Amino acid sequence: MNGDKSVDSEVSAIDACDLKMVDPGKVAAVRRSLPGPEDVVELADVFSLLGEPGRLRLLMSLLEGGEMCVCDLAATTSMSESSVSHALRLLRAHRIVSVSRRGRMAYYSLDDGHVRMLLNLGLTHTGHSRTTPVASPDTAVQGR
Amino acid sequence: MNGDKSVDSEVSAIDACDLKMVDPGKVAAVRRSLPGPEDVVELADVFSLLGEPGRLRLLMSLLEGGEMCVCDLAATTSMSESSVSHALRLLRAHRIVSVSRRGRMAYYSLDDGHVRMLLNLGLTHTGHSRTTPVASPDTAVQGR
DNA sequence: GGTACGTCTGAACAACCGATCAGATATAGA
DNA sequence: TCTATATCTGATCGGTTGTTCAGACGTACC
Repeated sequence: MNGDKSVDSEVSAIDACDLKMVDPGKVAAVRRSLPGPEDVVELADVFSLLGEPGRLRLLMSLLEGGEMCVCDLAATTSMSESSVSHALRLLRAHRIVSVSRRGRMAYYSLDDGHVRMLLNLGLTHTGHSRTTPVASPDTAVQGR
Repeated sequence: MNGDKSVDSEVSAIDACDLKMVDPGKVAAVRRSLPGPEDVVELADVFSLLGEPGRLRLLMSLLEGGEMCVCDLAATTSMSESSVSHALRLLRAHRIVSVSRRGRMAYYSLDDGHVRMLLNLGLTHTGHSRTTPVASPDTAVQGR
């Protein structure tokens, strides 16, 4: 809409449209401090992945159970096995969970330390400060 | 937390449909450890709110800038003022940001310590480990 | 080989969500 | 008062996303 250009290119060339600023200096400083667009999108992707109740229950189950197969995850989270499989594929694509196949079973587990921390932090937010996992010490593996 | 078990029967009430489980005991245990549905949804809402690039840039700007008005936030994040206003309304509804109006300006700032921690944790995830805010003396933990 | 089982996949549909536009509200200043 | 500014709001639209259904794949066991 605004066709003017001719900006003091220092700050940026992308948002020349926005001329109304109260504190240009602060805007420039904060702007410089933000991560690049790709990084922001990538981080938003992670948060977004944790932002759906089904996937979140799935991940919290893995945080608690350590390593679980698809059918047990479905039973635990009250989701259909198909939904679980679709969700796990997404999470796997983003390296948030990893799979280990044994026979015809597929065992999933958390595969990202940062996500684990985000989940724990989130749980403390809801008052659920659980510290001891059901099956494994903390990283999960193990078998029973 | 309670020591005994003896309850294998009431696990099923809701999901009697899912009969295929490999490890019913673990399923029941993990299931018990999960937060209630409302808590899960509430937590998912928070993650979801952080899961959109625009809102995330907005929040990271506030994390960095401390307190900013709508027009400066729009300039900083390269969003339209309308989009910023809509986004801030959502964030305000969830008590993630708070507003303080002075004259015809509206100054927003982060209003949730947990979210602040999630943002910082997320930034370290992208390699951006920034610690000192641009303008505000107090930022890390505090209420206002 | 053939069957049963666990998991994975693609397509289709409905619900949700963010961006935009146009206009409303509210305050400051003349 | 009237005007300009800063922010907020409702409605609409196009793209995204989760769920379901149906079937495919691969493995274990007879």
